[in-house]
Amino acid sequence: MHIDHCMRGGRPAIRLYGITESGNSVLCYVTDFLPYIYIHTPDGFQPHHDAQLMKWLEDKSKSLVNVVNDGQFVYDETIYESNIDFELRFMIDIKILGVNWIKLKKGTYEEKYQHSSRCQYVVETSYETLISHDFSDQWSRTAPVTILSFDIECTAQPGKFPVAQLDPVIQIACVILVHGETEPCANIVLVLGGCTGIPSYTVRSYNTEEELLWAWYDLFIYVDPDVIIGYNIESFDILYLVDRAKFLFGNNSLSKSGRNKDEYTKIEDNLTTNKAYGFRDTKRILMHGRAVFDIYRVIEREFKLPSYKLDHVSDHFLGEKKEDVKYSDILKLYDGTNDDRQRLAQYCLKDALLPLHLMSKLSLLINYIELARVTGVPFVYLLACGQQIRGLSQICRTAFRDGYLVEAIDYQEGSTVKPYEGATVLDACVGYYTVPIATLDFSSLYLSIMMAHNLCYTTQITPKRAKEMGFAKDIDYIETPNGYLFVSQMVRRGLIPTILSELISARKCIKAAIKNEADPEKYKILEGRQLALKLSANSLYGMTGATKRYLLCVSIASSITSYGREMIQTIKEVVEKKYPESKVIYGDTDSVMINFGDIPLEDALRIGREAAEYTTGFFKKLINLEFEKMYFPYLLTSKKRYAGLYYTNTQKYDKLDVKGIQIVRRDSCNFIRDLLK
DNA sequence: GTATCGCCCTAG
DNA sequence: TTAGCTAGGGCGATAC
Repeated sequence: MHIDHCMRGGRPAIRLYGITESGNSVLCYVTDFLPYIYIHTPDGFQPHHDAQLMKWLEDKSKSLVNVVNDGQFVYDETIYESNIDFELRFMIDIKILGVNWIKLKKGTYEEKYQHSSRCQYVVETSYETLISHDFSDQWSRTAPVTILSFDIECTAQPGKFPVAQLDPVIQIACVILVHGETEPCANIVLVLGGCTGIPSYTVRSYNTEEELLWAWYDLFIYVDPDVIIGYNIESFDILYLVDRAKFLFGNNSLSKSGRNKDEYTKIEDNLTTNKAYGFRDTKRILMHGRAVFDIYRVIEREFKLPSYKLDHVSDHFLGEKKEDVKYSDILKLYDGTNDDRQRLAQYCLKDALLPLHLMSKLSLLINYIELARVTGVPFVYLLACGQQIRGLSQICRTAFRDGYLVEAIDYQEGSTVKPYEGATVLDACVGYYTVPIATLDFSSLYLSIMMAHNLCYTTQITPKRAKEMGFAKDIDYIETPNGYLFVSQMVRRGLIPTILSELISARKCIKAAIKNEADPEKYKILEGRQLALKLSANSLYGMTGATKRYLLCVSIASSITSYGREMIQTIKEVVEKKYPESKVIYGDTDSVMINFGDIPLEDALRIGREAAEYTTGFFKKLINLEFEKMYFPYLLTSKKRYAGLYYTNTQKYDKLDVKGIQIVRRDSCNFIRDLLK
């Protein structure tokens, strides 16, 4: 038996491992946090049958716990730091990535940089730290992550009773995955009560809820997870654990499940009304050093599905169903035979496994870690906060690098901003078309407008100032279709165009690298990274028009849309002039649908490509019109509502493309969808 | 009976 | 203590 020192859950711990005389391998930890120890036996052996081992552990742990409790282990910052062996912890720990600007302190900056009295966003700790931080390799590090997936089954329905009065008969299934660690670690199921008859899992039994709760916190020491996942755990499971601990043990005695032993796990109300994600009444769990990553929240955000029940979601993505156990049967099974309890354990286990499978199948964790790296916000912000913080983070990062200060806009409750004009939707020539309909699209229209015309917070100029500077129109500055002035690149390159071109070129590099990547794991990471770069580039336009908080700039947003409106009209005119028999039958924002008449698909394909190339010539550099697809036949029922067979070649259609019609809407019943289809 | 508004959910 | 944008169709509730 070997003994050494290590860190678990950010705390000093003693680790015991080895093979006992009776041939069982064992691994356990003792910390200052809990007097319990954890035993791992890889072959499913039940340690309490090994009297010799148990006695040895009992003696040993008593003396060890005393050692720990006597304070011979001092919490040592350097051990904690050196134990940080992977990137995610940096992401979780706000302090390290230098995004403390979110904690704003007014005035500090003015002392140093008196010329800018308008600046309010200040790096609280150290500006020098932030600007000297090397971001150059920020997108290239990889590291292992420890994940804990869990689920609780409870015999009482949540919501029916106050949580503290729930029937204490619960089961916790914990499936533990450890990547990149050397300790042997398998699946663990904890089941309350005398369920030792379940042979296929490593099972520990607990006679009281109190013991079980201790064991739960013990698990945090044993697994020391970076990420805690589950399905809708934020709205029930974690709250349950914390609330029950409060009820049973008083105050917050057990809520120190984070990595910093001096920080309690906090639960905040997270009531948001958000246009993008709708109304939500959730709790936000702040566990120091660990990220709560609720798969339900992710799926709900990323995918449009008719139902978000775990059963449906896992069937949809994995082709797997839940074990079918009714709520009302749980207690019966629990009180039943060994076989019954085994069924219950399997049900629990499945519910903990499915989120893990979903996460890996959809690359959710990888994609979100990449997004955190690209945008520079802490990992937990991605689920807890909206899109603005990501854009703001990118702007601040580049701004500090390039020597700008970011201005704050005071947000007044109830203040209304006049909405600005958006995109043009061309009138739809409603009908059923049995001829090929070609579609021309601008690729990322709003981004290319911002780059091509150098639109940015840092480049707008008043007519008065332009005159004072002796600037010449169309050389030193341009006037947008709705009358705002922006200086040209020669005068000053805008911050947003800089960010955009950096993101786009980074994405190009990664897309090139993906082609040569043979390792499937690395492939997934690169894929997630390029997706993150695309997403974060696309969110910058929304920032400029966001009427609530941070960096509203209607002049930029409305200039972008005004250019867009002008451009869609230009395409329509150019195409109809160049091809007199053609007619633009519909168009929305950045696309036009063209009827070239009754010609074969090959001809439509050729003419479409030609038209895209020809029309692109009418626009500034960086703006590309693409010929992507044809519809044949095409059914246009109104603005934003159409369907058609989608062709990208002349042989076979790719899919049936349906937009806006009841078939794709989730507020009608299945019968209507099926019938219309 | 008609106009208007709020709500939902989509297109881009 | 927190929230990307506008355009648009369709439907039920309400006002007149």
